[in-house]
Amino acid sequence: MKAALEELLTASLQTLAGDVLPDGATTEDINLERTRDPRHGDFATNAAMLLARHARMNPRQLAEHIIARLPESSLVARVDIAGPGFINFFLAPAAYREQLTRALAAGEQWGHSDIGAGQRVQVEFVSANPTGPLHVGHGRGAAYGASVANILAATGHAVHREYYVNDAGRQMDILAASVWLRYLEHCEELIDFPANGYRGSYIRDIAEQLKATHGERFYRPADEVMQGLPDDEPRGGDKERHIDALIARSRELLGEEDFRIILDAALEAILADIRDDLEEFGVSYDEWFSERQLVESDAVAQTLARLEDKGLVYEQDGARWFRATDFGDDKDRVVVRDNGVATYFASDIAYHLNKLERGYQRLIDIWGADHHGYVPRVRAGLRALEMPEASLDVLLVQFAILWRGEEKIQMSTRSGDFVTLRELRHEVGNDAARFFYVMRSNEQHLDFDLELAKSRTNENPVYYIQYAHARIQSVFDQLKARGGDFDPERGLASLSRLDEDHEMDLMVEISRYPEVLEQAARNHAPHTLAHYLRDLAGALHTYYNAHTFLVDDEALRDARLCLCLATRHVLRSGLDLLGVSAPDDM
RNA sequence: GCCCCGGUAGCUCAGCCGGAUAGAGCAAUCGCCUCCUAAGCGAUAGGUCGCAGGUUCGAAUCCUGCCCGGGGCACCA
Repeated sequence: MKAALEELLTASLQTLAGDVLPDGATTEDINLERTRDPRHGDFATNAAMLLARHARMNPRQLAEHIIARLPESSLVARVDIAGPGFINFFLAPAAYREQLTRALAAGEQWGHSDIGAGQRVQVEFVSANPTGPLHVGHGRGAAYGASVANILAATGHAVHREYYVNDAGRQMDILAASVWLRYLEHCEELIDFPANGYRGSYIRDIAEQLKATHGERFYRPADEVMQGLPDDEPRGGDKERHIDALIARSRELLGEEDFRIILDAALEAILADIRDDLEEFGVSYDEWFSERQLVESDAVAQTLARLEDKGLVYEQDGARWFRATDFGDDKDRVVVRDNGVATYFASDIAYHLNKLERGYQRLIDIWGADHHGYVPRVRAGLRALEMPEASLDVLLVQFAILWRGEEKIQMSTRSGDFVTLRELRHEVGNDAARFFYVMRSNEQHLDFDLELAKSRTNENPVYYIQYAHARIQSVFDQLKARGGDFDPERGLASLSRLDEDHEMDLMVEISRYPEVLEQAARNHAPHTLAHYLRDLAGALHTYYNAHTFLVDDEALRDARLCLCLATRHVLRSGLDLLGVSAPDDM
């Protein structure tokens, strides 16, 4: 609908070019928008005000010319000039009826578009380290990323959803060591658990499982394990040095093979848990990309070699540093530590390079806001390798703060004392969780109130929208119960009977849906879709209360049911994109 | 100190690629179920858009400075 009006406007401006307007008059800032105030019509454009200077006439005068050259269209009932030079379009009611007809024909595809046709987009999100269960912060990234990906797919982009599994590197070694120590505890050995180890109870579970499968195979006396290690932090030592030494000792005592068995057992258990969790949350991936494979395929080494060849790496204090400052970063960054181990940053450059080599036009990384300092260095890496860094969008998700009514829930990842995503889902349900997570802009801190999310009251926006959907279903059920029969053909033929204000309002909302999806896709902003669905549900509830749908006049009744049906399609489609269910009854 | 996000109604937030009289939900007050689900609807009230400059025909929106809140500045991930 909007596109059709834009065509009219463009056509008019083209006939004016070289006549009233100079040939090269720029038109990029011209916009055509829905009006806020119905007295300004349905759509308005600022074209005359922006082009007035080029035309060397005042905006209202130019507006006259633009209107005079607008092609004839059945969509438009009237065009006015208002205020400082706005051109206001008043649409014909028939235009909205036509949109409704199209919406019904499209069903749940209504609103989908092909604006992203030909674009391959890779969306990487969550990518939490497989060192423990997902917590509520990851949940927001999951809900946001999944919704963004869904919306991009609905607007015609070829979307590839990917989870980057950090299954290589030091954190994995720490994980394996943590599990092993708990295993030894399970064998009745007394161990001072390292300050830097993973302390969560899930580590004990994995250790117990290991004992059940492998028995005493990995048993070593505690003295042998701990003897001669540098002091840990509680004893005044350095916790990093302590854990590194502990890892080395573990490898030595167990041998590479057994160490790897423990590491893999832990990795597989945790990864399986993460997959299940996300799957239950309605979040699925096309690919789980393994960092370990990236390392083992030599891609990291090759990437580093490319940087070395360009002379962008130097040695200092025993480490290898990438000249990130040459490419816009604040500091140079270590790519190989003094112990010879490549940093995660080195893998990350290789990973992004790999993504681009796979042929995506656009990469979207969704990260927690606490990683924002990481953005310049990844961009620096891409720029150094002469890759088009503009093709990378990093979308940051701010923290979610949990509340139970008035009480703020404190969390600390270090101590393993955090609320998991699974606990949250079980408490408030998947629908409320998905909706609450994306209800606010990703750039806003999110206050997530568990009490509110659980409440079955009018304070809870999720139920408000779902209820609108269930109500429509209930109307159709009611019709059937009364022995009536909905005839869509008759309804479509009678759309002109829909002349009540509430009906027009609802038709306007339905006609907006394609624009809402387009905007949500362009801005990576699922919250705009959430707000729209609330508005749409509101228009339905208002209409429902003002008029009876199941009237004796069958033509009018079926026309109204057509309107309800289209509304239901949009509600279902929109909720689906947000990963929220659309129940038939509540 | 430097970087990122935020500061809009009592509360939580939209609006921010400049547009017309700044919106919504909740909370508050007053109404609406013999009628398709009251998890609903209607009405009323509520604002120096953090502060100060600047750009513009026009600024909540863009620029600069400052104030307040949150986060980040590792040979951690």
